[in-house]
Amino acid sequence: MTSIFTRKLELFAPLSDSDRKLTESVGRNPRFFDAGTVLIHEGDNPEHVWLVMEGAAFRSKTLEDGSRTIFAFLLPGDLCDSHVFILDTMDHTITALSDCAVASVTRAQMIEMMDRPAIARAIWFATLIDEATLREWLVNVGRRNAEERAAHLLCELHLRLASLGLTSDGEFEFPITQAELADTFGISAVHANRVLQSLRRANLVDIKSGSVKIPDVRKLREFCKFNPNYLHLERRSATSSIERTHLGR
Amino acid sequence: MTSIFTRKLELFAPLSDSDRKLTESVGRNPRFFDAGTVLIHEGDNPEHVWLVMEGAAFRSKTLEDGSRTIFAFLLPGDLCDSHVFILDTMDHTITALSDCAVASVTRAQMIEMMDRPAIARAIWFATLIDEATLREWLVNVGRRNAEERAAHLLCELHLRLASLGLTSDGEFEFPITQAELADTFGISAVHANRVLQSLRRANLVDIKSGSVKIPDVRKLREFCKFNPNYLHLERRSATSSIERTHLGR
DNA sequence: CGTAAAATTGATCTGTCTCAACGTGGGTGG
DNA sequence: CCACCCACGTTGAGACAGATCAATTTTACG
Repeated sequence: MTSIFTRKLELFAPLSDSDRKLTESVGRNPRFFDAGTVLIHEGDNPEHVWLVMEGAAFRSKTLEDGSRTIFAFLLPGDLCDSHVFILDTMDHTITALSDCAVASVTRAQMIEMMDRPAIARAIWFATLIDEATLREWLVNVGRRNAEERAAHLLCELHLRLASLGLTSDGEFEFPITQAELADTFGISAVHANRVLQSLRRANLVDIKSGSVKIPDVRKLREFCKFNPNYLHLERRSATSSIERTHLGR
Repeated sequence: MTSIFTRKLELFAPLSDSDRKLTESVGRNPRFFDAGTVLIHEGDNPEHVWLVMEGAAFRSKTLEDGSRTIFAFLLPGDLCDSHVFILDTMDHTITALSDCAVASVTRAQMIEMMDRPAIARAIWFATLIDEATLREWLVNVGRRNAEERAAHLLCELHLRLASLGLTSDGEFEFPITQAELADTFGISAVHANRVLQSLRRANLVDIKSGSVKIPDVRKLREFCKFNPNYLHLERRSATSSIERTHLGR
């Protein structure tokens, strides 16, 4: 029985038994938060790092005029800011997307992990993928139309969750609001609604009541020209015994 | 006489004399490339890291339909991919924006630098800022109109270059094409042209023949609600003796 | 059951795109 | 040293994706 955190790290580097003992201990005794709870606020200087164990969270920034941009989803196994200790303050906010279980990792634990080459390597790998994802999102918002953006995000989430064993075929739990999707795609909530309807009509994806259904993953990927390179995940996937983890509430 | 690389690192951490000796040696004997030369191509697995010493480069990705997205500018002192050794392949392309001088840093040199706490800290700091910049660009493209995007980018470049002593008041060299700006803002080249005209008419900025003039930096920042937090640069700046470095050709 | 949040619909307006043409300046070869 | 050329910038007109505003319906939860 391995935790989702260990499982995620093992996608990127093989861990020794003693490595694994450490990564297992880190995720124990999470705290539980309701959807919408702010985990870290812009301007904070947190004394620990959050680790998502169940559910999901997102990074965002809100402008003076009230418009919000979401620029990352944090899924089970994701560290919120592995290196926040280097910068002085958070420049964005992290909020619980769903009800979720989040472990707090102390500075000492982070240092202990970074002292082990395999764990450190896996954490860096994950960090680099986060950055690559950010670049891909910029392409998404800058150069794809709203329907392709939506399709692309869902392809990405599907692949990320599948690599952790959190999908069954083209289906996965992801309790997200249309307004939140709009802030992810850089469009209005009304338009997000119409876009989702259009994708549903084309039988490409169906999002309802917190779960996403993709009837034909290959077709959806073709539709938005999804190239999974940037996730550096394709041939990997969780093969270890799967501890059921929820994204819903 | 300190090199631009040393100067940039010293924005983030004080270096000892022996640290400085190392960072100075790394930037010596750069190679020279013409504007438009591809430094690293998507799919490559480079055996070294580029370090920009003079001029500028940019990261980009081109989609199947030919549309391109630029998601970072690499200025003097910037390492192109400090940690490319961890990932297997490049997921984007780096191209010379102007004629430029670029030093190649070997894996061994990178390891030597990362073994020194102060240098390592400064490099991580710079990397984190790059990531924060990416997030801000996502806000830019997703939630600001084209004029604000342009203004915001110019505020950012101005601050980054000023921190290195590469501006004189509101003026700096930056040889960029309107088509390249368009690919940075996620708009068409035609619209980029009209946007720049409008900013010029409003006396906010003037870009011409490779140099940018900002008559009133405060006014431009106000116009696009520029909040420099994310660059973690505000109170720092190059105070050491300034070795003239060119961005133009 | 009642209520608030979320989803849906319709109508109108606007920023930005596309296409197509034309101007301009600096570098190159004859 | 001039003429040409080509990349870059500029302009105009028409089309369209997506925004905005304003209801209305549906869903989830106390």
